[in-house]
Amino acid sequence: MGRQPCCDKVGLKKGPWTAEEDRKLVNFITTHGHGCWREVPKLAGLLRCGKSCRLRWTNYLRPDLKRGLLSESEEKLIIDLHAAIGNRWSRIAAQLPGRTDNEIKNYWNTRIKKKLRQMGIDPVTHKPLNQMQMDYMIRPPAPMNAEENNKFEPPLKPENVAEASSPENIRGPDEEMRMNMPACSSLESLEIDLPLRMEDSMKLFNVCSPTSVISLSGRTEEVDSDDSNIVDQVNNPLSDSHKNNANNNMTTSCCSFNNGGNIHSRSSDIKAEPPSLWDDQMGVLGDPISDYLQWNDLELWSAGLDAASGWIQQLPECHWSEMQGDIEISSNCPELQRLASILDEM
DNA sequence: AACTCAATCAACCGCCAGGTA
DNA sequence: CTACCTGGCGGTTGATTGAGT
Repeated sequence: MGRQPCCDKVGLKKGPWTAEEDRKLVNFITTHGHGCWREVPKLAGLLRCGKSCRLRWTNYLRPDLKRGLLSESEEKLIIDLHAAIGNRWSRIAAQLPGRTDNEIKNYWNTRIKKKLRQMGIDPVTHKPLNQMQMDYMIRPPAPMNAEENNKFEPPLKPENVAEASSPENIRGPDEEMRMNMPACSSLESLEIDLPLRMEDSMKLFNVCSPTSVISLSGRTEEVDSDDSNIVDQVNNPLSDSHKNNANNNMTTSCCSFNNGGNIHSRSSDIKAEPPSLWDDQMGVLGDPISDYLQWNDLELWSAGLDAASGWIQQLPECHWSEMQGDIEISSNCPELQRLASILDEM
């Protein structure tokens, strides 16, 4: 049985609303409230579907809406929140009184995205674009065969490939770029209970900032499918290991961190396998991530992890440690505390 | 003035989650 | 448990506007 349409569309008007229609809708809702939206157009004398009325009211006619361009602080908050939670426009809008999700979404797509790109920041990952290129140079997607190999070959000059592959140069943005990057956050102080739970940490992993600095130290391991224990968990003070199953064309990735200023990381080489397989096989990346992330987000998650870690490392008084698979972030840093608090409220 | 192109944003669409019968 | 309804969400479309030639 197919899905029923939201309303009977025969004879209903579509397209831009007229002033007269607006007036009818405002009069009705201010007098009676909207109640059931399906009934609103009938009772208000409008040839519109209820859904159209609801959208017109919430996005345009509501009396508490702000008009005009978003302020600089609103824009900054949108960027911070987007870095933390992605395209959850309604959640973001909830933090900006008088603004609608549609408005923020449009603003993001038409202005902020462009602005970030001009600043050399990827609007999806919030990582510096040249760092993403570096990630790709160091570890292009593993090809299936020679033909695929050619397809995936990054468009680099041979001398650049050699340079990027040199162990000394397997690092993130150069020092000059780091120095020129803007301050990481406008977030102000709030309180948070620490340590964070794993799922809260997962949210923070998606926090990326223009100041993220990642030093790359990639390596790939072959892990037997029967060897499900994650060696890196033991060897690295803070690591997550994407387990490898050669039979399933899965490749290990390791992310490890320290407090010395350099962050060693390597994004995952992930091929199309269902999350359930990972859940079964992976102790570390099992439950919390499967709850929090969609399969397609894993690479983004990994990128976000890198960037978030880099960002947090730069904040004052921040410390990362790992105990029994949980990520503990202990910090008196007001920026981090306020961000975590905002995330908690969502 | 006429035309093209890009930017903007209101509105639409399909999907999903939660509630209810 | 299932089917259905409703409200809400995020992606996309397309009409309008303005800048450039």
